[in-house]
Amino acid sequence: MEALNLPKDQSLARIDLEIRVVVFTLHGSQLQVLLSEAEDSQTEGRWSLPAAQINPHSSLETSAAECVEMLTGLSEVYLEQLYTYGDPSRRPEQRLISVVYFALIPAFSLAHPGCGSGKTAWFSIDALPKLVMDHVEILKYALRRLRYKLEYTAIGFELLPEAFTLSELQHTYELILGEKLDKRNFRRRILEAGIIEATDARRMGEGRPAQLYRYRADAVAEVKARRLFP
Amino acid sequence: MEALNLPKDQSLARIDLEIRVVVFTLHGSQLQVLLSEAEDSQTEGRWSLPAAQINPHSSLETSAAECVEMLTGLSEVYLEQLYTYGDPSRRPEQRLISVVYFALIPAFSLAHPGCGSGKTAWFSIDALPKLVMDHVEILKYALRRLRYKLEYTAIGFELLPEAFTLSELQHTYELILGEKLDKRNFRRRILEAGIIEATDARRMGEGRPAQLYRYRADAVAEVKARRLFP
DNA sequence: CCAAAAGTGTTCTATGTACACCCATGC
DNA sequence: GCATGGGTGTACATAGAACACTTTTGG
Repeated sequence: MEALNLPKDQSLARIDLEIRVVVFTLHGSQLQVLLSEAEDSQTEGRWSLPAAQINPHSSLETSAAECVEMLTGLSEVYLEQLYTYGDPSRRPEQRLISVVYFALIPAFSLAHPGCGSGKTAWFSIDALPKLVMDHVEILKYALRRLRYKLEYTAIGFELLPEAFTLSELQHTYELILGEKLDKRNFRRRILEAGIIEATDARRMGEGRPAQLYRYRADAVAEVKARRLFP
Repeated sequence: MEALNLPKDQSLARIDLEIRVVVFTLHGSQLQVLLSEAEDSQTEGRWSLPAAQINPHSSLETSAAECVEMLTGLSEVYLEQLYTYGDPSRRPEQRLISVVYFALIPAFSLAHPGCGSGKTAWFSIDALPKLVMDHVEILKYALRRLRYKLEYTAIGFELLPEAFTLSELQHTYELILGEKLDKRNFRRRILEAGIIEATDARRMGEGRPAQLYRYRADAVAEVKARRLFP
């Protein structure tokens, strides 16, 4: 390739490339994120977004998916590329390029967090520990993307188990969007959209049992984007 | 960093990193893209998205901006990161990671295309030449992003000169969205949005002279996104 | 029978859409 | 004076927002 990646004989003779993942889930009516404890002495006590091994035979996305599976035990989760961070100021000694992916896993599936090297743990996004480098900014950006996509895609279902009640779905939306929604309007619109269907089960609990629904994978959720300009 | 970027002693001992730019503009009522002619013997006759030099002291975005400036003579153009491509299948011998940026330059400013190494030229997006590797896919993705963003941001103005008529603006939208828009509705809504203001100049030409407008940088264009679900 | 959550319709308002004619200039 | 593109308003249809009570279960 004619595009030389680096000035061949200069101080910055190497570029480090890594993959990081931002994994969100719902738990205890809070949005949580998975973090790894930093191991090296310099950053001790700080936490970081988990890093994926770059598998030489897989795409970057697949490497990220393998990492999420290792960390959570779940495959087939929602995963998309978030952004690539490469500012020299993030680590002046040696340039570090981080390709960051963003994953959602269903609530109530908080399986073995950890297994890879080092400790990992879930944190509520409004009680984050100290993070290394620019990982807070990355996390905030991921959160913005989540909120944003929730409004115009069917991404919300990725945070719920296969069967869920309409109240659970509504609470998910309220939690992430940070605002209360009208119950009747919510139900009418989501049912009219035809993207969920009732199962024959009900969720028992306090009060009247609730109908359980499932997401219809065959449903093409039309994004009727209201244009900024016509 | 604990995140090892590469398996240290393996066949794939190196990763090539490059920056590519997709530069769009309007010209002759067509959307055009800037391409470089491939130089090496293997890909002779094929074209590629222009590659930026990675400046060791600048961020990736700044390196991309410098590339656009070198190619077009324009600084301060609209620029955003598009996507990072890193699939091993794009170049099996040696992994190539391409961080791709996406730029818009105003119509009628088709200054010196070229100056860097090799020829560059503008192509209408519906008369593209043969492109190398996966550059067609990248280009198509950039186009999708352009169309999409046009609907919910004020990005359309980046493709127009500082002063423009309402008809020019409307034609830009029609061209990129690929559909006709109603003149009266278009004008009413864009004026009510308050994001443009009349200048005291008029564009003369055939027919009645047209009022010239400019984009109001201070205008906060509210994206009243119609949610998929309430 | 009481507490707790589920479930259900209607009215009003705002927004989007469809549509046809007169106006100012250059040639 | 005519050809060319610029400029203007209204009526109808659709979508969104606000709002309160009844139902079903467990304890």
